[in-house]
Amino acid sequence: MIDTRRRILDTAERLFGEQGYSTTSLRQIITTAEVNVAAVHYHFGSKEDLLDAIVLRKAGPVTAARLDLLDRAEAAAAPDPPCVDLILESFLLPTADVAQNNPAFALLMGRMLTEGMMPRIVEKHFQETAKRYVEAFARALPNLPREELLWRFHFMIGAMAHTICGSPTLRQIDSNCDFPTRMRRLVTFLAAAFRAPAENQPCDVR
Amino acid sequence: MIDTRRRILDTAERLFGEQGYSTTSLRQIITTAEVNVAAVHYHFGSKEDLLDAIVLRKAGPVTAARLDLLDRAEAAAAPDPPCVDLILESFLLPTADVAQNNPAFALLMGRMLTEGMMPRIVEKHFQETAKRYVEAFARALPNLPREELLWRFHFMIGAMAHTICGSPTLRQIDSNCDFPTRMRRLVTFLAAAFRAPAENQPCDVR
DNA sequence: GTCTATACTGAGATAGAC
DNA sequence: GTCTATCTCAGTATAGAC
Repeated sequence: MIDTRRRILDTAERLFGEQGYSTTSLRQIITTAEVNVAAVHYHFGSKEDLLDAIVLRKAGPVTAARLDLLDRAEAAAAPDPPCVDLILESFLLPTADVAQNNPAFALLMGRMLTEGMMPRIVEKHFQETAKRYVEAFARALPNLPREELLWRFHFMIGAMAHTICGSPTLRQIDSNCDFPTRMRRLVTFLAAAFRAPAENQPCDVR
Repeated sequence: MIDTRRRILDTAERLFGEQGYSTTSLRQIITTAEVNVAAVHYHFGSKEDLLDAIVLRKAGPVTAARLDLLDRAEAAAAPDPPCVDLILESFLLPTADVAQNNPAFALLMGRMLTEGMMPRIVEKHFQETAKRYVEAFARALPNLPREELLWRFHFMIGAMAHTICGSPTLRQIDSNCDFPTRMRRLVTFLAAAFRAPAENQPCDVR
């Protein structure tokens, strides 16, 4: 079949998201997708490279959407830097969009950001964007020491990843679990956090 | 040998932390610990139950330290509730202690909080403590809607877990990577975040 | 260029001898 | 309690059919 490759990608994306990467076997994928065992190795090389291809297919649009929103925010605020709320929105909302339309993949992406197992892939796809955002935050928060800013960026990634994943700590939360709403809550939360003065540091208003 | 069980526990704790849970095979553990393959199944039942036992051994003291610090903070502030900074410290510092003394186990714990694979274990050991803390935060932030509070608690867990894990996003951060310092930065960050007014909500001063 | 069949190694798990 | 042998299933590699 001509669409073997795509069928493997679609099936694996769904199963990885639903069950996790290590829990899902290639044999389950190829059975569900109705292809042969060797097909996945022919098309992708290995299980890890299959995951890589899945991420690649979706990460591109997300990154593009992020940078586009960031560009607009910067253009609108010029010559001043945009405020942290807008920077945060441009970073978080594209993720919420993908998550809303494709919950299984959202789970997978959230896990990848935290599962220490595949830093190679994460690094490849997110490191450049991360640098661009660190610069944007630095301009919006000029009084914040560089090191403090990098840590805060790191805290943000953790909160975002965990929010995408769902998780057991919030079984009690009954309503409003759609991703855009979550992300709006997260923006409010993180904006205040980023604006907090560093310890023994003057307050910073943007 | 009488200490077979302990040798398995120690070895597995170290290897799981260093390499991750799924990456580490039982065979590697039993080779390193110099015990037989079947010993782990005899003493623990399965690989997952072994992980469970490892967590159990360390989670108890951490939980105890947390609740002790929280009790003290509440007693000192009575009849008022303690401020969010102190609540956050009581939650985060015991984790930093363990992480500082046993980095490998810290990695493991951080991963467990995020790897969707073992929610059963996480839930068992952390759910009760979580409820206690949600109540403490609720008293410190009486104007915050319940649902918003639960989400913020969730964001906090994500930031904490990711901070314990290390991660690729902060290769650039060169100094001050010890856990207590990280956690103090995190307390500042999260305190401001928790105190942020909910959207269309009056500000809240504690 | 694609796909199939099949074999290889190593994983976790289990039954039963001692 | 401990160890050996063995089972099933995982990911991977390759030879060859179409």
